[in-house]
Amino acid sequence: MLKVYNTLTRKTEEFSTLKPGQVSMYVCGPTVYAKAHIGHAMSALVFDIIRRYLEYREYKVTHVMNFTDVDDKIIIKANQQGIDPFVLGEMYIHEFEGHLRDFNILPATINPRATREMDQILTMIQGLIDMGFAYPVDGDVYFRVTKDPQYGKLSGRKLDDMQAGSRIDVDYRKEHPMDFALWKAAKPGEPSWPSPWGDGRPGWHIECSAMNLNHLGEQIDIHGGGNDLVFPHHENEIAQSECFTGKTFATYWIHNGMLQLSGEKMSKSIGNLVTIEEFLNHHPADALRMMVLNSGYRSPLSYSEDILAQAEKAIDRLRSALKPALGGSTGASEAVLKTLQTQMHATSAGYVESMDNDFNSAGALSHLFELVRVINQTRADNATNEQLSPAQALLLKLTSALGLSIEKETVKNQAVDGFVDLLIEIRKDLRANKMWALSDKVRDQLAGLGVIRKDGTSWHWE
RNA sequence: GGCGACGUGGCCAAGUGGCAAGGCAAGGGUCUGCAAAACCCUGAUCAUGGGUUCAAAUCCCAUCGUCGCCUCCA
Repeated sequence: MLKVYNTLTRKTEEFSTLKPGQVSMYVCGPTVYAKAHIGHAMSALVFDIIRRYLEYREYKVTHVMNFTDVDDKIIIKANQQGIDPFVLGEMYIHEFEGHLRDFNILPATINPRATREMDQILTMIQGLIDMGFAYPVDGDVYFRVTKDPQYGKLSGRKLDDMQAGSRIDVDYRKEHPMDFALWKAAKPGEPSWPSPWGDGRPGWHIECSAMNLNHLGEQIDIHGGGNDLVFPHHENEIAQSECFTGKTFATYWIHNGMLQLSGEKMSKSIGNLVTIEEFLNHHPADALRMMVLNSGYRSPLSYSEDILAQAEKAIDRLRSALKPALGGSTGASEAVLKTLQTQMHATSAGYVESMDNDFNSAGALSHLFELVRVINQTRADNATNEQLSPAQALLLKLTSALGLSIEKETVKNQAVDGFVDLLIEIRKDLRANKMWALSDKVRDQLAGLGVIRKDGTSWHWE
């Protein structure tokens, strides 16, 4: 029984879909005005892990992730660089999609963009005005928060509380300080679309409501994103969508914790960020995935070189179980094989039990490491490759369900491999003849070239 | 000021009422020509102080500390 923590109710609930066996999941993607940082990668990884597990549980998942490709920051940045804002957005979208591939993140079923949903956006705004949930002012259109009795239900805020604490410049054209823009009138030189209220562009929140309606329907199973989006973005999405349709919008609201660098949220505005590009230049993509897997997705995750190094070591540990049988193995005893069998069952069951508990990937990993240990014990007890392979296959299946790739790296160069094999063969002969100095020289220099020997004879690239 | 999350061995971290998973690091051992790998062994009264209970890391209250949101943010 899969259970999911729901931000809306602040409780872990049994997971039940609108349509049996199918999951509709919408995740807020980035606003494309700058290079993405590893906080964005973390969020994408979290929802990739969730999606993969839903698919492991044999749900058919329709996964939608949007790109916000029109917004103040994009326009400002494009103007600074003297290029078309759409070209700028396109560039960053292209780059981000490449990063997703690098991180082995499954592509979303649909990647809608704000600029391609204008009809639906205009229809929704008009509908909200007609029903009294919104009002136009000088070419802008605002949502009337006081008209929605449920407003604040996701973030647990009351309008009165927020009013008291708010000292930000109030736009006096708005009826209530918390009213938010559905449509913004265009300033000269800005990209705009025609509308009944004059040329303009959509507010930040309405695009997601419109894209949901357009691609997933009035009601969806899961809506996700970083927990910094809970208010105002998701709160406003709920208000718009539910006032428009009169139906519950998303059943489960799932939010990931923030990635932190030196004790603070990694963010574009603070400037304490590591871009995905920089990260990938120095680390394997799986290291970040391992960091994410090894902690609760709702907790803040602190990023440091040290923690990253631990994650890389942990992946090596998983890989160690895939090593082949020891040379000359004659077969493990019945008792040893029985233990391996037992562990395989325990791991399969423990894996599902952990992941069923709000995607507890850290717990699931612990079961994988237990399997690793028993596989390695079995190997040390003389098991043959045939005896090891079912357990290794299980390990591979479960790690790949988490999106990790622990299989040997694809061969870089077939021809070079032959020479490495030859050198290792020669080293074996040198050792047989106790020519230690030469054999150590071969070993050390191979290591210097990036060849890691797994044991006496097998090897792989660094 | 308001709302919320969190504080578990040197580090990362699971567990949320019944003798505290797992990974990294460290120390000891097996194996080995040495080394590496692998295997075995070693470690926590769960921020602090009260309370509820036969029983609490786990529930309640208080205190301290860290972080997020309240303005664009994954």
